[in-house]
Amino acid sequence: MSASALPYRPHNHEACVNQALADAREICQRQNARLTPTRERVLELIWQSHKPLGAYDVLAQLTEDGHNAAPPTVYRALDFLQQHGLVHRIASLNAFIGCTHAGEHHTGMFLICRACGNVLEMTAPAVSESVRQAAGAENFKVSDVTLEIAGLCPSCQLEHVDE
Amino acid sequence: MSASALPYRPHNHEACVNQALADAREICQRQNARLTPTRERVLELIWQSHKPLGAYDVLAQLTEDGHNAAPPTVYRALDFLQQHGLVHRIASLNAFIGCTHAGEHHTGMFLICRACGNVLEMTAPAVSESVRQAAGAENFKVSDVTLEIAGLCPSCQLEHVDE
DNA sequence: CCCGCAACTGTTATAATGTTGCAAAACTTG
DNA sequence: CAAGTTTTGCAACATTATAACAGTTGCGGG
Repeated sequence: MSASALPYRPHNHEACVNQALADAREICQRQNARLTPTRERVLELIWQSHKPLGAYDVLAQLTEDGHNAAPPTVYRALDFLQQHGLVHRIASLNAFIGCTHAGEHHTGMFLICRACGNVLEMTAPAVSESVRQAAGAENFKVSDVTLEIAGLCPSCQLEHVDE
Repeated sequence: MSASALPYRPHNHEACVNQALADAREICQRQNARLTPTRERVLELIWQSHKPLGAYDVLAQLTEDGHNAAPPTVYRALDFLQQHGLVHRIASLNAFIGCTHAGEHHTGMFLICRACGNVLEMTAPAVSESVRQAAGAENFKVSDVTLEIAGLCPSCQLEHVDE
């Protein structure tokens, strides 16, 4: 791979969002799940940057929309989106980010830049495999893997030579 | 390895705790860090089971002791203990657990049993290495890895055949 | 068509987790 | 012991998440 990953360079992000929304609609249809206006709007908000968004940030945006929303509205939408693999929760940040591999079976791994806040989701079969093996060595039956890596993204390394 | 790991079988846990406290005292001395009574007591409480303890659980225990403590007392003690590698925070649980590799340089990986709540910390060089490689492929500079695996421990698999 | 069920939403209140800021006390060092 | 640093006590507050219950909507079967 020579080009840097998406979050780290300029791109037409509106197109990303639209693609994600279109994908989401299709996935929900296939799964007989209802992507209601609120849910779709929350997904759109989450997708609007490559930085994860807190539940209360989403709430604030909804309020700006004129939507008279309370926390449960947001959490319920987020639960739904998570369940259908459309967003991920980043446990170390208490925040949510759009899934860039929606539809595909995957084990996410997140590269979280401490300087710019961008998060890159990547799948790494080799990692998943070694995790599976290590857990297996303890006869542990894996059901969910939380793998979040904090550090500096390529762009920010240039500016933060001292860290 | 044939015997199962410590948390999964009966053992004299008081001895574990005492060992951990002794180690902690030595580590702090070496680092010129002050393991004050409150800090030591918090460490002891955290160590008293193989299940992670929430900050407010610790607070409640301190209160039972007769210690007139407020949240900052606990969080400050926990910060100190984390900084000196004596406890770990489990992000996916908002809870803390005693470090079983204090003193050694290590990247922790946690096996969290959803049935019994026990957590086993393990070091897995192969995992760390594959994570490092995957991140490196994106030119990402790793500083902290959060790796938490939820599932079923060996003992609990026997009872939860249906999951 | 409309009844009834299930899924979704609104609303209020509250729980759980974590932080800020400041003043007092304890320890450390010269 | 005096000055400075670290630690603690304390009150208030900020953030994140859930509970409980009532109302509403969409949808399939009589």
